[in-house]
Amino acid sequence: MSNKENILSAALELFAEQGYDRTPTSQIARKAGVSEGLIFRHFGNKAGLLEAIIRQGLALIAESMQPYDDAAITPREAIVQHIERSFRLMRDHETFWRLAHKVRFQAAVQDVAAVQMEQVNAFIVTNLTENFEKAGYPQPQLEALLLFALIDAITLHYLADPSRYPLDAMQSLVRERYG
Amino acid sequence: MSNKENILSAALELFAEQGYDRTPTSQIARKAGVSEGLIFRHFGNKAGLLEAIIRQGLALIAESMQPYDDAAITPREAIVQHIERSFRLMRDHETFWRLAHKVRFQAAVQDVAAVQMEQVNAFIVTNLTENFEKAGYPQPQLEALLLFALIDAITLHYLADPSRYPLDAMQSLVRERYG
DNA sequence: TATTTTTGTGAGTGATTACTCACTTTTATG
DNA sequence: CATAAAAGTGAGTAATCACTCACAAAAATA
Repeated sequence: MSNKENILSAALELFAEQGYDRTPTSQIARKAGVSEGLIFRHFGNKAGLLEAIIRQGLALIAESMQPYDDAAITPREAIVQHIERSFRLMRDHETFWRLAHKVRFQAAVQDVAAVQMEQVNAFIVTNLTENFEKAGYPQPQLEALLLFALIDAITLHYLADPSRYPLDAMQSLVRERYG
Repeated sequence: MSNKENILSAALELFAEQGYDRTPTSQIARKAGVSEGLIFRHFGNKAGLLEAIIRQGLALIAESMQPYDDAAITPREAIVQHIERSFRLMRDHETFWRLAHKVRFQAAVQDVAAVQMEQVNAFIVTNLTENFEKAGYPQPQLEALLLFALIDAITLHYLADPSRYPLDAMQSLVRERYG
């Protein structure tokens, strides 16, 4: 791993644990095993570092959320597919989600990263809307928002206390409701 | 309004807008029209001020969430009642919710306020579980968690962009689903 | 009225922290 | 090999900010 990558992963963990504002760049540098100056050489400023992390995470999500252009899949299957994928992402990228949710309401991110986040969300909702429509739901747009909100909230509550939250059971329940 | 109240309401607004970490006590004092020292005289430290605000907000919520001990109401009605009340709270205390969600993931609140928040949540979920059970749902605990999460997320998404979010329509949709 | 308690002030302080910069080392390139 | 470019360092800096404290005014109490 390059120093740049070391910085990114150290910052991801620290931001996720402590929050952006409560994590000094000095601590990131220490954890990454580099000098503090290097952070600014690579990312310009602290916000730039955060942006790079979010960009990286969003790319992962966007990738794993690509819809099949396979016409063989039914809209209902596509919806269930989306649910399964969401829960998988939740489990596989816990640290990133923790960071994302921590940072979500902070003014600091009113930059490119926030815009990108919005775009990914809009893309997902649009996709869901289409599928709900094809599946014959009377209010596909609202249904899409509802499911999106539901998954979002489950992520939130799961992250708040991963060891005690009944994630598997919730996944089944949601799957059944839309399957 | 006393100076103490002035401080509380100024801080509520500023914390909700800018976040706790990004709001200097000097700014709160200026907005409240008092000296900075007075904040510390009344609340000990900045965290104490936050705690007082949250305590205040939670009292409001807890009050408005008191269950009827009226046995005349059916469990299904009680659930719908809860939904209606939640949406009402959302609209009536937008600023507090914005603060609460901003602060939710910050380590700073690992104090009495966080514990109280947990208690209110647990109380709500327990109540819902009971009603889902009486209403004959096979997995009342999970159903309660699901509805709780759903409302939580709708609040979140509504707060993110109040003017564009279809809150009324969502309320209807949720009400219908459980009515 | 005299005295104690509460409320209020604001200049000052020490600690923290994001960022700079002059410089060195390493890597790439002609 | 020579030179340029990129990567890396760490001491230093200016700004911010939570909090203190000596003191004053107001309010409560006796």
